[in-house]
Amino acid sequence: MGKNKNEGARVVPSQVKDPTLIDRRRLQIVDAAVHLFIEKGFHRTTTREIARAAGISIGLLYEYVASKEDVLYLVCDAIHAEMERGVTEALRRAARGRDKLAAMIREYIRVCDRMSDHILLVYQETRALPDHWRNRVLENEVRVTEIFLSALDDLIASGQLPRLERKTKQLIAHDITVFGHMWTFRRWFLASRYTLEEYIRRQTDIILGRVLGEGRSRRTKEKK
Amino acid sequence: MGKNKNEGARVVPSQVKDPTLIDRRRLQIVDAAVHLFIEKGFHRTTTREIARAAGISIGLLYEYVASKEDVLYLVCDAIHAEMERGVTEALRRAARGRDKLAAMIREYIRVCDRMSDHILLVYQETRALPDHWRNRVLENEVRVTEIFLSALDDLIASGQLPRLERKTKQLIAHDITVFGHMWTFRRWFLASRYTLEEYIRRQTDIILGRVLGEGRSRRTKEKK
DNA sequence: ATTATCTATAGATCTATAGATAATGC
DNA sequence: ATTATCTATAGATCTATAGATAATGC
Repeated sequence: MGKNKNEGARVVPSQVKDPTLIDRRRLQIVDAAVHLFIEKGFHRTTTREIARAAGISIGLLYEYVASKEDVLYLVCDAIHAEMERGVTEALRRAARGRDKLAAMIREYIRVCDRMSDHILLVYQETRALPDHWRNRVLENEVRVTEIFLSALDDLIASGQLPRLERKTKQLIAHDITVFGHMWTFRRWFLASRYTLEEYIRRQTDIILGRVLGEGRSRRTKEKK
Repeated sequence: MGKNKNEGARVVPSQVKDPTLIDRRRLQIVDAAVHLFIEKGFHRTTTREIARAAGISIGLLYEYVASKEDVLYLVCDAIHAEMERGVTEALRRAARGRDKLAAMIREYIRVCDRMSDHILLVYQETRALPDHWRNRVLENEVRVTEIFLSALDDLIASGQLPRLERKTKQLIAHDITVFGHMWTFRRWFLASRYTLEEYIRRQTDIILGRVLGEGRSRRTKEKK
């Protein structure tokens, strides 16, 4: 989590001067906080618990952040950095092979599956952030969707997808993003009824218009 | 909110005997709490604020609920009752006219639009509930989806939709549900770029396989 | 001499209840 | 006599900081 330099590191002020130290300590803090937040939620986790789990004193914690909300922001930021890395990598994997769009969706949803708890955390606790930070988090959220948008553009440019209105592409990109999240926030229902691969295949069929679309592919022919 | 008798009313214990009184007071409590929770979130709302906004003393509040979490459960329950009513009514409206599936989706998403803040609240605060109540809330959540599932079955029975595998129908029902929710939790992005009707039309096209499906309908022919 | 770290705690809340009072119905 | 309601507060936390101490680098 948060191995790469991310926005948060730069914008959250610290009393400590040494940047290397800031990175190292904040990594400890974020790692500790992520687990606690996932387990108990932001509000039920105390700053003392975070400090203890991070292996530092409560006093020191406040040299690296100015408030508990700072910790939450750092956590959200680290999660997004990891998501962005995961998705970028996933799309690279998907780039070889044909039926690229399907491969992209598959790799992406697999990333969501791995990061289930983290995605859920962002959904549930973003609202606890002060305005200016919530906005930053939402910007990061869009960035993932934009990765899909430009991937769609590539596919269209290379003739693998038909030309589409910009707004259509944009909405498809959001739908794909949300289908990944949905696997996490409806997990309690879906996971006991669909395997991950089955979920991926079926949702892909829907995006590709193979389910109710007039021209149905063989691959998804329905049994009665 | 919560005008109808709902589950919560029956399962949350109260010190007060008179059932009519319980209903009336809890209505006050829920109405007050809904607004506070939407505005400040569950954890940042105090029981005193709830009591004050409901026009009763803090002591009396605790005659009608045993804990702050009880209030949250009552709130979630009332929201679901309202959703269920809204959706059932919406589907009735959609039943006349043809292209029923599209009409259903439209009416449903319009309900979501009206109940935006409430839907968001359930998403964000469900986790604060104790286990047995979170489970109840999730059961209610499924109930909305099941309404779509049986509506889909009706359409298939009357030949307005092709026969579909059960799992396909189930997933479509969930997707429709989530597309409604998505309009609320991605509002910060979507609402400034799509009108409600535009969003509805485009998502309907995706569900119906009119966008990337091989047989594209005239209605959604794309401009370059 | 400066920077990083820790201990101890001030000060502010907040939930939930005990015990007193008012309203109701027989 | 019972039920509903209110006032006052016990008891438990929790965030954030002040002030003391240890480590570091010139």
